[in-house]
Amino acid sequence: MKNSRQNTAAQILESLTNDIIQGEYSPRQKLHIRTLKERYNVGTSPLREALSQLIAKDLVISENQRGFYVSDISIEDLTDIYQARAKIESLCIEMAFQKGDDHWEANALAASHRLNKYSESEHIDMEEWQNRHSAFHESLVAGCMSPRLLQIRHSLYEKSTRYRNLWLKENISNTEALGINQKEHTELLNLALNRDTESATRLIEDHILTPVEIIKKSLSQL
Amino acid sequence: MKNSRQNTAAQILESLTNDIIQGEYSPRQKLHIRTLKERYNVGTSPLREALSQLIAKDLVISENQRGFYVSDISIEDLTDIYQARAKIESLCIEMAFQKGDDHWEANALAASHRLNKYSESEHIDMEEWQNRHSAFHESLVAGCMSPRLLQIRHSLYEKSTRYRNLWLKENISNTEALGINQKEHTELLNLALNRDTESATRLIEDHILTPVEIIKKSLSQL
DNA sequence: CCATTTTAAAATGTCGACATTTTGACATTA
DNA sequence: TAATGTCAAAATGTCGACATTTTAAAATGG
Repeated sequence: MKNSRQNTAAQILESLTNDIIQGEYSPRQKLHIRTLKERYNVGTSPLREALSQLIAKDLVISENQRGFYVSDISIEDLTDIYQARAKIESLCIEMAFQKGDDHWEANALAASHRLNKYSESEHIDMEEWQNRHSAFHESLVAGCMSPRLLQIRHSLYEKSTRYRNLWLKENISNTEALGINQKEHTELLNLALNRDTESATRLIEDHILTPVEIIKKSLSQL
Repeated sequence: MKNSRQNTAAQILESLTNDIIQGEYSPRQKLHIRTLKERYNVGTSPLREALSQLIAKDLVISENQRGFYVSDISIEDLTDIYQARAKIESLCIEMAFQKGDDHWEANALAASHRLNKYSESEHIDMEEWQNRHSAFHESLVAGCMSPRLLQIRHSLYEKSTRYRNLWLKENISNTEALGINQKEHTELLNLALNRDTESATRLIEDHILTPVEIIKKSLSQL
């Protein structure tokens, strides 16, 4: 079995991105070249190329001749990211309400249904729930039809996910705290179908900003 | 004289970014490793690391075993970028109007003055004018106090600059077409000082979208 | 005993070489 | 002639080695 279709650098990039976002590495942790080479079984070049891309993504920083480090976190950055995310999501929704067609409505409806059904099921696997959850929100913003905005949104989402996971790691029990707002999702869908931009943008901004205070609290205890 | 303070990869990244944005390389042009190595007098590793970062910046794409290419352009992408840019700039302004303090006002005033004076001067060097022009807009959005939004804004600005330069290359004479809207700048400053969000956001969106049709036209003739 | 200097070990960034893949011209066949 | 197959030249992506710099511990001196 040879190189499936991606080159090594791309594969490492995926793994590394995931590992950083999932909190496998801590903020400010040094990423030793030698260690990473052994861990991912690769040579110097593809590894450094992957790290270079992570620098552009702001997940890694590098100091000349002093190597690579996982990007630091801070409460200021946390709030900045979530606020930016709220505004961007709000913007996407607003545009989606203008441009969204029948297919958009249908997809949103379907995604909402998948999320609702799973939320009511007996045993909830958190990963599956998160998949359906993000799928629902993606279906809504998809209507804005702007690749660049969606890309920006994704990038911010990744960064916020890192914060959320760092918090989850410290509070494994409180996972249901994020699920309390199930009503907001159906409400959001209705506002979408009725094209109530005003209410929807307000709702989505609040919806996104909800976890901030919780995460902020547990983050300040480090 | 040794490595000043940046490593080679970072230097190449700067040069390459600039060369692509300035239109030194055409869209879809192949970037041969060998050629680039000779041109920038570097080895394989730092060059590929720089290219990797450009991939993350969407200025370069790579296909496995087929090398690197300058990102393609299109009218769809042009409009998408400019529209996203208009919305983001508008958002930054809106937030700046809420959070901006005395220093923000003072800096905007100063930047406006520098731009105005130069616009009225006898001989206008286009590069200097663009410096003062972007400095003015930066002074306005700086008040939003959101590093992430400003970063997103910068990234979009870079991408739009590439389109504008590609257009400039074909229309060296029409440079003054961009300068006609001098009144809009002073108007924008006044709206800022009066915190007239409604008018300002509308104005800035139009201001940014103005060149789109012109660029679009000359772009469709390729 | 603390501060500075020395020194050895570890780590980084860069280079050239090599195996693998792609490309494009030429030959072959229907 | 068009389509397919062959093959050499070119290009890519990966690796290990090496020079340079950083790090941290030991040695030196006030």
